[in-house]
Amino acid sequence: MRHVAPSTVRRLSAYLRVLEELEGRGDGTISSRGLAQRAGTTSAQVRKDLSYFGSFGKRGLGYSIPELLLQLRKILGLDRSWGVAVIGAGRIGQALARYPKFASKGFDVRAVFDRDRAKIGRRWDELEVLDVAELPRVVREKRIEIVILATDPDGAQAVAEQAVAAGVRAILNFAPVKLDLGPEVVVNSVNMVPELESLSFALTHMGEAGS
Amino acid sequence: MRHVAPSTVRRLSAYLRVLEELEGRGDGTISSRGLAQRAGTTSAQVRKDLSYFGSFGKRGLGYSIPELLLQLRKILGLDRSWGVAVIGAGRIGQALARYPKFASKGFDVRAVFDRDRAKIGRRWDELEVLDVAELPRVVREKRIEIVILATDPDGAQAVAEQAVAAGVRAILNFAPVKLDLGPEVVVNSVNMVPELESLSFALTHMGEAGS
DNA sequence: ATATGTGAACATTTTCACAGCT
DNA sequence: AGCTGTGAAAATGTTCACATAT
Repeated sequence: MRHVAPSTVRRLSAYLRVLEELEGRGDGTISSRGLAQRAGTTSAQVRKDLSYFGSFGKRGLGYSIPELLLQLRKILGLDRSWGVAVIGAGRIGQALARYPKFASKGFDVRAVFDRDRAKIGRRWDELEVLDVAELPRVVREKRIEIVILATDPDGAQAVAEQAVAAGVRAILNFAPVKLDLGPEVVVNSVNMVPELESLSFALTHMGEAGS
Repeated sequence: MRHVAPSTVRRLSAYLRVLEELEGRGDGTISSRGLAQRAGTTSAQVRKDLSYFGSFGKRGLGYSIPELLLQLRKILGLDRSWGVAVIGAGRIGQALARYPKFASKGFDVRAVFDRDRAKIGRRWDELEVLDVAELPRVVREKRIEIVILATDPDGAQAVAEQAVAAGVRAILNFAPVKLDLGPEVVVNSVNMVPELESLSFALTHMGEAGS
């Protein structure tokens, strides 16, 4: 396994989703073409993506669904569960902390933090909103490996640094700032406003030669 | 203006954010290098991105901040406001409908819909949760141009088709499904689980030759 | 006959490097 | 001197096409 593009990893997630859905029915096998159609790509792309990690299919037949599920989970590191904390207990933080799909996919939200006294102590289902000052202790005790950052922009960089100092190596950032962290930390950012702005761009330039 | 890559559009948003922040202070001008550093890219990339749309800088000097702001807003279609509706009044829908940054960037959330009787009629600030059956009427009356989809996966495709039938041409999709819509509709999807899965992948393959 | 796995062709995107303006 | 704008080069990502296996 040499260099793998981020776009390949995103597609592996899509393949996994398709296979999970297919698993329910009796279909035991699927072709790269079938997978591609359901995932919104091409058969060549499916085969190339998988080829970075090994050969999982049978020529003339396709891929065994249970076998490929197993392999994809292993490749993506989903053959285990991950300790997750949400920082920021506003509306977005709350929605993410309680998003049921996370737990069911092995992302176990074990703590929520905020710096606002008014929010600290609130309980949502099993979770209690903790003071962000407790972050280092809780990260260690609850084995937090991934942080979902949903604070406002001004606090974000500092609290991200604290999380990293406590041992966190992966951050999913919803705060509208560019985080500056060492190369030992992986950061994925979800930016809502740019997302809408790219729709605005597309609407504005529709029918201008091309698509 | 010929072909523009999606990644270019995303970066234009980033440049816009940087310029908005710089506007507050007295800085009248910025170089491609300065912009690049704050936006997390390279000066050549900044110049190339802008060059698809015109020449906005002055050689030897850089770019006038107010002038480039104006131009970027025009390019992205942000020299106006957009009518937005949120479909799905769950926790994610609520967080998005009430996200203050949308309004301040010209994305005016004018309606929220749900199909659940228990949620219809609830009021959040100025917004009332409407029956999704009212979608066609409200899209027309309130001039909704962009829909933010935050429903559960099963309803998503059907309600997206209804929105398109009512005239919507742009969708920001938070529902975990691949939407199949005509080529006249732009769809941007935000997938939370794949986002975490790509972090899982990165953590799993850390220090395996190459960063 | 069917469908994978993959090197080679192709396409797209990023970076380089420098001519040209201030 | 300083910094933009841009063709050309390099790197990256996608698609083709076919040898190979069932």
